[in-house]
Amino acid sequence: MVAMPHTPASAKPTATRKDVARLAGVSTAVVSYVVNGGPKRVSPATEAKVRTAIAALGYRPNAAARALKLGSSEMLGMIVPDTTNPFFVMLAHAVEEAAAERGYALLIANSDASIASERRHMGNLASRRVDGVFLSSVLFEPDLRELEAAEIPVVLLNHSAESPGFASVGVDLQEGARLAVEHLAGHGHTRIGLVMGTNTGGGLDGREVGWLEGVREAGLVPGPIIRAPFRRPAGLEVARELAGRPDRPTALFASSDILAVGLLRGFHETGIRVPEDVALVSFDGSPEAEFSWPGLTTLAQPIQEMARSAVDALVTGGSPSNRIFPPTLVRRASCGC
Amino acid sequence: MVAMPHTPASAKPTATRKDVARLAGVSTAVVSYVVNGGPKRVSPATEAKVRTAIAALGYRPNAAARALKLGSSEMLGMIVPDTTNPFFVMLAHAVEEAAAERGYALLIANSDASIASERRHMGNLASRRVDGVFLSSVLFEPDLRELEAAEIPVVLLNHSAESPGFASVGVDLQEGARLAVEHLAGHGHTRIGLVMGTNTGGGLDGREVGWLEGVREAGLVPGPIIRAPFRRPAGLEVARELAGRPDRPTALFASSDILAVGLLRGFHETGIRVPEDVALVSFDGSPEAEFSWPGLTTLAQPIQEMARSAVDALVTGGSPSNRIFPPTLVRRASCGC
DNA sequence: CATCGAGAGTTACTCGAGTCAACAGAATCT
DNA sequence: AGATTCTGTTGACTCGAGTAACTCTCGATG
Repeated sequence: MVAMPHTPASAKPTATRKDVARLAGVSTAVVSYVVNGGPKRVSPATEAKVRTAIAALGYRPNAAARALKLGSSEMLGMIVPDTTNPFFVMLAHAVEEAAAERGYALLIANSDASIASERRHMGNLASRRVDGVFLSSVLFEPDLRELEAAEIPVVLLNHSAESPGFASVGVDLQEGARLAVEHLAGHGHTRIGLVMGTNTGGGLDGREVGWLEGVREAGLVPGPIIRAPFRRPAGLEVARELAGRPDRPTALFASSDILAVGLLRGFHETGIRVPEDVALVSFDGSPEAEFSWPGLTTLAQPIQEMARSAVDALVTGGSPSNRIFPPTLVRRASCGC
Repeated sequence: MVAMPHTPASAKPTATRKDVARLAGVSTAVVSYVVNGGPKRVSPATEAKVRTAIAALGYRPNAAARALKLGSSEMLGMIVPDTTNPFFVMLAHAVEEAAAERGYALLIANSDASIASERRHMGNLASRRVDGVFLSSVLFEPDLRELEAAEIPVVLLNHSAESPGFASVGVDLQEGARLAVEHLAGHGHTRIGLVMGTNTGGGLDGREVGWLEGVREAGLVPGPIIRAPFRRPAGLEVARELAGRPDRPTALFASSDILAVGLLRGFHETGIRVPEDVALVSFDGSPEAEFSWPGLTTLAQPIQEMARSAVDALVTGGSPSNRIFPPTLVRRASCGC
């Protein structure tokens, strides 16, 4: 350590509004007015002086002071259950972008599908006075006492059930699953199974309902339902198990791309061909579905629109609404197309 | 909208320290002392009274006020260039965990590999007075004026070149690449190509140096170098192009898992078998490498350790150091093992 | 000419929490 | 007993920015 070439000796400890005011020869109030296009008008001449001073000092308003006075941190929080799942990563990214467009920063917290951790993060967000929280809970009926006590608006994101009293944004799981089964039945399959990701919270997943609906509509008898956690290795296990079954279904609907990725891997290992021996349709529309081999036919969620809608729901307030978006079928090779 | 079952009529607008003090019958100072294990001792009896009042009111200290007084937001910022790349997602997740252990929240911003966006985010983080920033820049010599002006410490994360004056944490790209080539040469390959992700910033990537070193050590002539952006579709393009070449190399080192995933997909399409026709080793150690078919032999980065080290570098301060971690070779099927 | 009003600036208070100087009372020492 | 230390508590000031309420100037209107 010889020197600090990047830190000049003149250690100016961050300029404040007062410094700007002094340098520009005006009061602190006008500085605020200039910075915020404030509630009062400022003459062009003084505005110019202030702007020059701001530039000269490299002044930036202190967000903490602003937040204290305004009672708004201009931050939103988001709790995601699983950063291992690319779907949630995409969702978080889309929300971050939509929030940034409205001038909000996003504080992302990972609950790792643990209820304790989810609650801890909610407390943290509450004390940071975020202006709203996007919650992708692992629970069906999340415990929102912390946030309610702090009067922080919440939108349940990726929550497709109607939750009275709360805003929510989700995708039409049931219709998506129905579409998937319809498509597989259209390829001539008669034994269509379901690989269902298990959610911690209990409650019936719409995909299960839609799958059953699709099977019934096609006049078939329901294939087996296999339950497994929402993770790649779980899909792999399922495939291995399925490989040993004599009465293996000829088609599967997987409730998530990552489950399908695991399945694919397992089928490759055991020499079962996709789609020839087993056809596959999954859910989410992540890049992994596109680049796997064979490419996965999947029900893509309109992530950008969902994110935008969720951000709107938070920043514009209004009465809590439940928005459900339709997924769209993306045809690739895994279904036999 | 009939009613708001979750919001009782008694809208208590978030309790402050003063409310707690009043209810407990003490001064506001003791409340602070209790909350922070403050600089002064408090008798057990009063502490109990305060604790009761805190619980009764659901009091939470206002983070904005705290930040204003302390000059520290207890937040760290992180700028990642590409949330499409699972490596950065894992890194961000690991950093978030390590930061949380130290009591810091993480503000994650996505620069989408754009310099303008990177700079905008740095300005934003500066005005939010984060206590430090992890920067995974797309640039070789990032422009840190904003952060320097605000006296915010930075650690260059995923930066393997020595940058005098800055703390940095990275992986030994060169040694990793050398290891990869050594391994491929050990399988008997003599024409070993390089698929190199292009970085916007210019400057020589250590993986290129290590690849060349490995080839030389094995007494071989260097195979072709193919450059492409760090994205899955780019890998796919490269594979298609390679498929048409008569002098195709028998082995490839790809500088990133996502490039290799694209390659794999392209080779499948064109009927080229991996590892029989082309052996493949890649870099990063993401889950996609594990679940692709065939599984990718890859140089796994010690992400947890890197994250921990980066957080330490920020919160403990000290003189800026350059920490380089060794990657480890994970053998799977794509190399021919 | 007196009065009003618009426009430009300034002063001073406020948000909620951290913490220091001051102080009261109890405990210890000489 | 008087002096000294220690313990527990409090009032008051501070951080930086937003803004209501006030002052001052100048021109227009009755």
